[in-house]
Amino acid sequence: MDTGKNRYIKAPLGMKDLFPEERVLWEEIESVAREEFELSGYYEIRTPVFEDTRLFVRSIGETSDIVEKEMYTFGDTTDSMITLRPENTAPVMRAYLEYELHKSKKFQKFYYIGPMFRKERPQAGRLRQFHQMGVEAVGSYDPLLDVETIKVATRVYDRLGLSGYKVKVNSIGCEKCRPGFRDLLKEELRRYKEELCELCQARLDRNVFRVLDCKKKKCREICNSVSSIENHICSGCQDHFTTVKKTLEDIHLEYVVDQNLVRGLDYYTKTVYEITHPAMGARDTICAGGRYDNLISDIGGPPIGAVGFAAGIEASLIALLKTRNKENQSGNPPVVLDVYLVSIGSETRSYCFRLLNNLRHAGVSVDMDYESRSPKAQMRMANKIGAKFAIVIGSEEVEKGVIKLKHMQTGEEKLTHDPEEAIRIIRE
RNA sequence: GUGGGCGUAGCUCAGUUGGUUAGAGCACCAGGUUGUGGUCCUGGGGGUCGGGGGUUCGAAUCCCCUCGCUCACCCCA
Repeated sequence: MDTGKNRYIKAPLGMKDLFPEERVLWEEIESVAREEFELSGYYEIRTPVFEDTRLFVRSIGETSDIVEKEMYTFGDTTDSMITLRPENTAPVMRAYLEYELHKSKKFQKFYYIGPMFRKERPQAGRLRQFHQMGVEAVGSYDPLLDVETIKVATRVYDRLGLSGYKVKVNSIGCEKCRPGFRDLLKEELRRYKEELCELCQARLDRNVFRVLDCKKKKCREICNSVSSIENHICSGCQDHFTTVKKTLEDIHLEYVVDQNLVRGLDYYTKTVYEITHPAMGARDTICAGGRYDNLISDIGGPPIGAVGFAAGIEASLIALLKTRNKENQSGNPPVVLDVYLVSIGSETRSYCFRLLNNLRHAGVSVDMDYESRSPKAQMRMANKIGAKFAIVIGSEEVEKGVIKLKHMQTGEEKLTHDPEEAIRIIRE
């Protein structure tokens, strides 16, 4: 283990630390998201980071890459296996069913923010521990909800000041019409089998729909010449999709229909959507979601419709940073202390520590030196951390019982005997 | 799992026909007022040149292996 850049233990591959400076933007994103989610009537649910492995196998699909090779699965003390959640839709539905909400409060709107885990090779905006924020509207088939969730996502981005994102929507049909289209697509694409890339030839059998979003030019051309799903979904799905599109237009939400938009997770039905941003790397999705009317029954519940999305926080952050740099904006300033307490001479330190705690008790944010540094060094620190005031206490001040306040920006110094007065000055 | 690129100070990086004690900027620390910051000046600490092996009189530099990071593929937020 001593072969790395240094000999210290490092964070596991694809896991990142978040230091105070970076946390500022994270908190902005999270708080804006919370506000917008709650503004639309979604309530936070916190589920465990571990779930019974079977939950993901049944919901995401046994043959999906996520289940086959990307899950962190462990045995625990019982004979069941548990898995670090690779996504949070299934856990939320699990909780919904576990408490039998479909019997008491069938229609529910949830949101969540938290870490997810997938054991894949990390790359731009994609980590092994990553974070998602998302909403789930459970218990209704209403297409208005499909639109509402999209709108919630764009509201979050708009309020964060993110520009340049693009909303793509599509309908992938339901359990009635999708199998028929799948067979048709397979049949049509087979005719071009030799011309498809090696990967797509494999996808032909594994998951035909994936051929539709292949990046290779040749494959794209072939896909464009093949029957489009729009004309092959059932009338119910057609109606649903038409309402979705019309409603998007009603509320002036800009979008494009992308016939080649498919989703990787098995549980999606009807509406699927994606928000992309060019600041990302090769994978430009920052938010993705759709309707999943079969998921709840897949995991053993009654047939209940639901729709939702998950937005990648790291991905959104990258997009946001790019946007803001362009506009020459910096993030919010870090935490700023009201006061840095400069103590001169070791004999004043206990006096200063009492003063420090009195100030904190009064709600003044304050810190002091714990390294026995010189007054000059302490002043430098006061300046570096951007404290509004320095309070300078030496033996002279202790003897006279005064507090010496220095305003860091003006350099003006004030003396007072009255601690209340000092607090007033600081609060001005 | 596969492929490309890259590993020199805490950070960003110079350092290629292989040649003395490996550099800069920033950051950090100290001094320039034995009790006062920001600018400025001076000085300082800090590097097994990712690690191991090989070639050579001599390797940060060339070769092999290895580890790590990164981007991309698969897949996905």
